Amino acid sequence: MSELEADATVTVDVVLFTIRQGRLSVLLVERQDDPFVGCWALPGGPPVAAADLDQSANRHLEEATGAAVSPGHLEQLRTYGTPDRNPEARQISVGYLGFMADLPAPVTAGDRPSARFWPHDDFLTGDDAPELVLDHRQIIGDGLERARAKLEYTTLATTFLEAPFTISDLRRVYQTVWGVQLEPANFRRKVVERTDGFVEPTGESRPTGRAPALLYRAGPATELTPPLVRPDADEAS
Amino acid sequence: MSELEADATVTVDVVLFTIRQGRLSVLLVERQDDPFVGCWALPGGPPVAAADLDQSANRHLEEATGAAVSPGHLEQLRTYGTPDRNPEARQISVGYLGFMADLPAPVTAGDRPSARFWPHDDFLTGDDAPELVLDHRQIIGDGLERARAKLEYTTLATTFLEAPFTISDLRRVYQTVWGVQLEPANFRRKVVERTDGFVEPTGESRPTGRAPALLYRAGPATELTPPLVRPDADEAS
DNA sequence: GGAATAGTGTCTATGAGACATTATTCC
DNA sequence: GGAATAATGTCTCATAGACACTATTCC
Repeated sequence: MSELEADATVTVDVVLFTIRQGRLSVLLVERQDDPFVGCWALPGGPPVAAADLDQSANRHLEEATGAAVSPGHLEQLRTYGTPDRNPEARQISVGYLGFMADLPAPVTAGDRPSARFWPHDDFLTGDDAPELVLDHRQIIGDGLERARAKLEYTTLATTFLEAPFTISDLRRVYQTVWGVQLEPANFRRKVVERTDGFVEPTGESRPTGRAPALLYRAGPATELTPPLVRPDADEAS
Repeated sequence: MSELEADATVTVDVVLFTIRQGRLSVLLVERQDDPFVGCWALPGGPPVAAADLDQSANRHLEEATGAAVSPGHLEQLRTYGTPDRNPEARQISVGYLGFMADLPAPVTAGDRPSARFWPHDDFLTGDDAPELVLDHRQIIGDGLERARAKLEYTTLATTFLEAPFTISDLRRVYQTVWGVQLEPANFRRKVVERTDGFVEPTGESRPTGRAPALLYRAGPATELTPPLVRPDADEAS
């Protein structure tokens, strides 16, 4: 065989989604050094010695935010290795995808002013969209698509929420990630009655400004069979 | 951060499935050199310079079989990077998953006596199961699980067949990969009537020893909505 | 009372699964 | 004729989706 590259540089990069103020948002870090100064990038870095790739992804998240974030779910997304994705050297990036509940305070605290959650729509269409490093915009797009698909056939939507939560909270997670409106009545039935172990009632209820809502926590189920099918997007909020 | 490993060794390894004589089989290569002499391994090797990872996977398949195989489908599976998966050095493997139609002749031809398809059941339970290198048995297991899932919601089962094929041929692909029996009547209806573009009739039919069967080729559809749901495995053949 | 949200009830259309039936071929 | 397979017909049950309705709270 022709020319081989056994010693490419490897990095682990994380797409961490959360929902802030009703908007799907992704954690980015402003580059202070390297090339790309001032550009924004996914949190990440080389594999940590004696740690597997999942652990390395977690470590880089802690590193980037001063341990302010801890994902409720983290999975491998895919690996990016186009020869010219980094013009300087062959670089292979193992992408990760994470979900977490919204934080009470911004991540941008104290000694880490460079990490923040960006609403996802902003850097699709916005004018003040940050400039992203390498193919990180592509990776985020792939992460979003995976997230949307996973909500269909897993119970992972609950990892966007802190327990206890209401069925409406859970429905709003679906609506935000999918960008659609869902019928409250049918959604409730699907989640509560037709899918054992998706959520379990706490017995409490929460005043919501209108009618009080029953509270739930995540159940033991991990898969949704049959799945919760995503309607054709109508791009509602 | 503590210790980082920027220069891990990278390889691309391929799980290539086909169906031979009614059995799901995977392509393996006998190691002639290195450590692991005499062990069997997935075909693969380092990324090819100036080629992306998909192309590298294809190149290693050609290399291993003298261009005898060409997958009808090839996709990235996942990346393996546990620190101790290769005791000699940190090695990160990007796994690929491929499907192809059965070959008329064995792969083991001429100057490549070291590559062959192994029936999958053999190295799960068999006594003459080959010894596999590193975590390749795990990678094959992950590939099988992915393959089973993909048949549910994509049209990729046709990539196990040469056109034209009968609906029974297609059903046997599902039965072999899933390890279950399917109701012929309902399967036919699902494939032919309820999923536009899965298969399209050629107009011909083939004598099968019994009643003649209508012939089809793969259609333009790539996804199955709603999916073809896999029954609980009863481990039939 | 009016508006908004939580939760329940009910109807319809679709499709999966079970199984019967007919047609065709080889023995 | 008998066995095996291809293809079609028919019935039932589960459920997604649409929508009406009641209950509760804040204004």
